[in-house]
Amino acid sequence: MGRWEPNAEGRLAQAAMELFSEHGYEQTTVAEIAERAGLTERTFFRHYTDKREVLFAGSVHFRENFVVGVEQAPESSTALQAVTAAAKRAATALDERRGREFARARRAIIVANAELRERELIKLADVSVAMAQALRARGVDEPDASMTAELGMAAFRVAFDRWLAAGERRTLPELIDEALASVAPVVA
Amino acid sequence: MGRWEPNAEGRLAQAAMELFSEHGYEQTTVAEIAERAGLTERTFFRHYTDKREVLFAGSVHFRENFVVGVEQAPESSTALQAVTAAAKRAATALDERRGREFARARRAIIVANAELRERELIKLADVSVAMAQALRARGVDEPDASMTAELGMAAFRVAFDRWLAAGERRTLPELIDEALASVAPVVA
DNA sequence: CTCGTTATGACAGCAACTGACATCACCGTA
DNA sequence: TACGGTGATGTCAGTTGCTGTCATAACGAG
Repeated sequence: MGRWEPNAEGRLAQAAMELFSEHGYEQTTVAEIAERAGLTERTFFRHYTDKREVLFAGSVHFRENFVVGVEQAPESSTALQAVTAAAKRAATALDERRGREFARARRAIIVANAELRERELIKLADVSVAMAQALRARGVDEPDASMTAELGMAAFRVAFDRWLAAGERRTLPELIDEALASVAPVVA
Repeated sequence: MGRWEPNAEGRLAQAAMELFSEHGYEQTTVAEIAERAGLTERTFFRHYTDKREVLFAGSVHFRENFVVGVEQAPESSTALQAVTAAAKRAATALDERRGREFARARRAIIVANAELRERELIKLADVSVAMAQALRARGVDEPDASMTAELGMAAFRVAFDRWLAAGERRTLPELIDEALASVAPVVA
């Protein structure tokens, strides 16, 4: 079938996760990742634009879940209901795809490094921008669209952090509800 | 007075702003910035931890305005009122310190480059974390503290973008009010 | 004037990233 | 079956951000 060993991208991503977990992000060199994957440094940069990106391979899929979630919300839904449904859709997909333990391992790598935290923030900001656009397509005006999207992403961030905390048993959608529920009395 | 030419940091920051505006961020080399400031590349990295940081010199002062704003809000204020007051305090300080035109020039540099956008996002996230802590010190529980802080920062971001849009005449505090006002009906 | 402190310079070096070109494995086709 | 095309990979040289180390210059205190 394959000409060379198949799934070069996946091998690189797995090698990176392993090495980052073992020795930390900064202590791991791109050449080492490529070597473990049986490839060269140059080939790494053909699959990932930079060293950080190897940890964010699923971000496009992640964002699309939010966008589709907003788009597919019933016509009668309010903006916040649509964003909430979108966040839960993405949350469920995240859990089903790799699970809580994988998310925890990946999270440990990211929070330990400022560059990676920056990359994660811009990915989430991209999601917010995309959701705001989807809301405007539903007829929501600015600044409501942006504020609602930001509110949804904030809830997702807060819920996600709690979801990965030690001993937390609740599901991610439940925690999203909790985060959003705490906003109503605050604003009132 | 000064041993060498005074205010090396300020000279570096100004040289950087000029060069970034003239040729763009990526096309400008740290050696070029240092040369224009009459210093060497090595000295640049003694004053700024990396090339990006030269555009974020005032970020500590910026964050402290938010924190102090929350801390000094009247005892009777709600969490959201405290955060709103903090955002307006920071907004006013920002305007008085360098003005809208400077903010526009700096913004143009940042939005043109992904690395700089990432840096800006983590600075704002730091502010949110600091505000959440200030709120907890006021007795606000989680996840309310984090959500309220995030809400305030979202309002600031949205308002800030509008503030710098061409032809916008309203003040930044006014735009913050507008952004926050748009949330209440959404949540209700 | 001397000594200690502090900011800077000079230099070597690593690692991230890029461009240019060669090479290799496969596939379709004559 | 030989041939040529195509896409993924390898090789190599080069730039730049960033760091460690040591030397040097400017100032203040005594």
